Amino acid sequence: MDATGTPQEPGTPADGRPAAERAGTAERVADTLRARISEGAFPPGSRLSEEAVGGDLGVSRNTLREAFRLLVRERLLVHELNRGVFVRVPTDADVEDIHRTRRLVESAALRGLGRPPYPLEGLVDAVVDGERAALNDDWPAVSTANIRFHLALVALAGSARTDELMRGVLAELRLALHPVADARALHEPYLAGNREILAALGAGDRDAAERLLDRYLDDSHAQVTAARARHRPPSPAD
Amino acid sequence: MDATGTPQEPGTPADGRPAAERAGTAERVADTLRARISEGAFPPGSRLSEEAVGGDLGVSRNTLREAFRLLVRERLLVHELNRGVFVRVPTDADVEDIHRTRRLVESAALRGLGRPPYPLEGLVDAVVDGERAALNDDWPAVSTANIRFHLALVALAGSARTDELMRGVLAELRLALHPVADARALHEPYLAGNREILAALGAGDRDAAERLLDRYLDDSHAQVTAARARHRPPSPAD
DNA sequence: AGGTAGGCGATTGTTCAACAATCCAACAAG
DNA sequence: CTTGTTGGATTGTTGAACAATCGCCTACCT
Repeated sequence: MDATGTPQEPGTPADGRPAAERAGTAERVADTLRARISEGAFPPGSRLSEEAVGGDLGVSRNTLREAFRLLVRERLLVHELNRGVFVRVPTDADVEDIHRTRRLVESAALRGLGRPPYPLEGLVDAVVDGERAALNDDWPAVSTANIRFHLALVALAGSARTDELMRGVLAELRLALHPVADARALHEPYLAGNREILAALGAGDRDAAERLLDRYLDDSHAQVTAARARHRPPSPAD
Repeated sequence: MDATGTPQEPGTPADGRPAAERAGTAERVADTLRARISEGAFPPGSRLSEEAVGGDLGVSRNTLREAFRLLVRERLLVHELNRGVFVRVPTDADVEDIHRTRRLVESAALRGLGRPPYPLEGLVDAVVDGERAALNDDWPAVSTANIRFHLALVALAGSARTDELMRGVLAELRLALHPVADARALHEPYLAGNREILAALGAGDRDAAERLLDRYLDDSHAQVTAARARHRPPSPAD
C-alpha cells in the first residue's frame, strides 16, 4: 500500500549527521524529508501538505508537524501561518549571505591552522570522489563531493558547532542551486580549484590556500548568481 | 489557577530575534521557555515534564512537544528517548568548543572589516548598558550586556546566518555559566576589556582590536573553566 | 459590466483522549 | 547481595474532533 511510504531506517542519515542517540519517529521523518528535498523530489517553492506527506510517509499529522518544525529551523522549509510549509526558495540575498558566511568561516578555519602537516584525509577523499564522479558524468555527485570538501575544510578548525553551521549553510546552497539544470558548467571548474587548495595545504602553504579559497568563493558567488539569473522563470511581465 | 502560566505575548521576544512572521503557539511557548531557562527558573539538568509544563503554560502536550523540538535543536534542551527533555548541562568540552567557535567567528568578523570608520553604535550601547548595570550591582544584566557586545561585534560582518550562530552559542555559554553564583568576579573584568576593544575600533585600529579580543577570549575561557570547576558538586569519588 | 461582500470548501492550528512502549523504583526470591 | 519481576508513571504516537483562517467562487448591488 505504502511501498515507498514506510520511512526506512537510515542507519547513518547519509548526510553526515552523527546521530548521537536513538532516533524517534519525528527525526527519522525529518531525515527522510531532508533527503527528498536535497535530491529534488520536492522542488523549492512546493507546498508540503500535511495530509499528503503524512499519508505518504505513514505518520500522523502531529508527528509530521514535529518533523516540519525541525526542518523549518534548519531553513529548508518556511512556515506561513495557516497556509502550511513550503520548500524554501532562497533569494539572491540569501545566496549572498551564504557566501559571506562561507568566506568568514572557511577563511578563518584556514587561518587558524597551526604548523603543518595538516590532517587532510577528509579533503583528499572528497577530491578523489569528486573527480571520479566527474568521469561518470554524475554532476549531482560532483556537487555533493564539493560540499564534502568544504565541510572537511571547516572541520580542520575542530569545532562541532562550526561544523553544524556549515552543514546547514551548504545544504541551503544546494537548495539555491537546485533550479539550475546544467550542473556541469557550474561544478566542473571547481574540481581543479579544490585540488589546488589541497595541494597548497599539503605543501604546508596556508597562505596560498587562503588566497585560492578566496578566489574560489568570489568565482562561486558570481557563477551561482549568474546561473540562477539564467534559469529564472522567464520574466512574467509582458 | 495559571496566573503565571498563560503565555503572554512578547511583542518582540526580547532576545533580539526579528520575529519575521506571525508567531504560532509553539514558538511563543518556546520563547517563554527560552526566557525561563536563561533566567534560571529551570536550572541545568532539571527535567521538563510534559504534563507539568504543559499545564503550567496552558497548552496541550502536542503543542508543547513542538516547542521542545525547537529548543532541542538550539541545544538548550536535550532529549532522551522515552525519558523526556532536560535542560542541557554543558560540559567542559562544550565550553571549549564554544570558545573555539567564538575565536573563529569573532576574529574573522574583525579581520573582515574594511576601512574605518566602522558602525559601532551597537557596541557603544552594549558597553554603556554594561557599565550602568555594574553600578547597580546587577551582574546578570552585566552578563547580558556583555553578550550583546559580542553579538554586535559579530554583526559587523553583516551576515544574518553568522549572527544566528552566535546568538545560539552565547545562549549556551550563559547556560554553562549558570551554576556559577558570584557572577561579579566573572563579569567585572570584561567591562574594561570591552571598552578597550571599542576604543581600538573607534580609532580605526583593527589589528589592535583583534589582539585585545584574542586576549579576552583566552581569559574568558580560563576564567569560565576555573569558576565552573570551583562550583562543581564535590567530587563524589572518594 | 464591474467591483465588492459574503459564503463555502479545504487546510491548518490546537486540543483531547486513548493506547503502546519504555523506564524506573520497589519488592520478592534465590 | 544479586537477580528477576511487577506495577506505576511518563513518554511516543495515533486518530478524531472542532475552531480559525485562507482562497476562491458566486451573487449581489451600483
